[in-house]
Amino acid sequence: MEKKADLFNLKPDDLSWDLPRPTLAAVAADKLREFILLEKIPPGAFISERDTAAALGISRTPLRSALVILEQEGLVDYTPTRRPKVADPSIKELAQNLLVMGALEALAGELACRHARKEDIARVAQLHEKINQRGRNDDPLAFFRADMRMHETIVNASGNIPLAETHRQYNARLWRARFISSRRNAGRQQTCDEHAAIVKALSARDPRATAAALRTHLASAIHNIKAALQERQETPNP
Amino acid sequence: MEKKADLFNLKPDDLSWDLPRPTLAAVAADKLREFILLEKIPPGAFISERDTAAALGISRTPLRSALVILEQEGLVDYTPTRRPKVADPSIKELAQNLLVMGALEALAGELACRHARKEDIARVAQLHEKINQRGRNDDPLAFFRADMRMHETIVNASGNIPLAETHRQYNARLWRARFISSRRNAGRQQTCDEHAAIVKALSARDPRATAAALRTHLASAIHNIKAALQERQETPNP
DNA sequence: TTCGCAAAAATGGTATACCATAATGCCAAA
DNA sequence: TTTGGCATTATGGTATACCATTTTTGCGAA
Repeated sequence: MEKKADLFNLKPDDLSWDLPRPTLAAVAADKLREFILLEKIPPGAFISERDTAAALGISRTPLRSALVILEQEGLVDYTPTRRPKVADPSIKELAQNLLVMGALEALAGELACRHARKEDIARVAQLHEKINQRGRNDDPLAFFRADMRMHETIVNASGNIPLAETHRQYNARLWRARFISSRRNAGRQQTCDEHAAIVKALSARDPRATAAALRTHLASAIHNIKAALQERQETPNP
Repeated sequence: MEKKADLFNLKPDDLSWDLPRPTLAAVAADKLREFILLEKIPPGAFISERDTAAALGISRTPLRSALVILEQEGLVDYTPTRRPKVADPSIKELAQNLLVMGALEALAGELACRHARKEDIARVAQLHEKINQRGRNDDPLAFFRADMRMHETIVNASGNIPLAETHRQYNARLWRARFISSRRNAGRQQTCDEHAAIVKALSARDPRATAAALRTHLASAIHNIKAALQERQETPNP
């Protein structure tokens, strides 16, 4: 079964791990998640169990588990006849997800004000500084990853584990859209300003202000994403 | 393999369905979820793949998929050596989950004020009335289910699909604890009063008041659950 | 009686075979 | 050329066999 072993241009080493090894399903889910987020597998594309398993060098059994995981995360959908495909959320669906994300981050901000250790808040401020410096720099992916990490750090600082986990799921669902939006490079200054407001409120441990700042930030995100995707829709393939 | 076919005292008919049949994994997940919520499988108990699959009359393959689903829902945990067991959240973990639930319901309330149709709000009010009448009635499960349905209706009225889905997951995680709390029958009057406040704010389509009422209601839930579980912890098996 | 350790049993992970059904392609008829 | 339907292919669902590890058991020595 060497049929499509080179699909996705995987080097064999990509699938080697050190002990204690996680299950192949978890590894496959990680790989597929990355492929989906980076659009190496395009939105809406069918995911053939046999071909994909072969491409990853595993059997269908762990691959199917990976698909179940990604379905729960909202990155994979099933047709009525149970054919798995990469999720392709509409702008409306993305907006709905972003509203939930906003509520989650607002709660995280409130909790962080009450429970976060000084170091956690310092780390958030530090990440903000780094992002600010990168403002001049034009590497979109690095800027974006730092942005994501700052949000993730705030949520983790809340000390609420299920909250962090749910936030991670929504992050995965929204990653691609947010990256597209971020790459547009529009509103980067606004992003930094809003981050500054968040850091200020968080440092003052003002729950209401922190929550408000995070909500504002997410509202901007919704706006920017809508603009970016509509722009993109009009220019399908550059 | 007739070894433990009578585990859980399942009649064979319990596992028959009409066309078009969902996957065995989904059916098994539904069954197991119910077993876990009703404590037919006690918290902390190991879930042997072979025995459980045999008990449900299916093979390990769909059973494993079901376990993956329930893991994502937070009803099943895995030991470091990957033995699946029924989750047994601590009071602290339950409180963390309830905080998230509160944020989700508050958001749902706000959105429902803006987007819900008249009929949706009427249905919430109607459910509230029914619950109020049952206040005299002493059937805890019926009272509880009606309570859950009212919350579910509010969330659905928000029109936000991912929000409803995430809320459903948190509901599953918290179901058992809330049922135990509800069964104690304490604070039932307070519950109805808080429901009344929610219905009033929702009927007035006042987002802030609705969100506040829902937050208050969830805060009461946290309080009651803590009391009920601590009480129960002191009296392990009556 | 208790502790340690080795043998035995049980468990989860993975690969694979087979089945029913859905998707696809092809050819004949209009 | 288009269309309808049949044959073929591809696909996902399920069951099962086998393996490496883990867990339990049980025996013997301290």
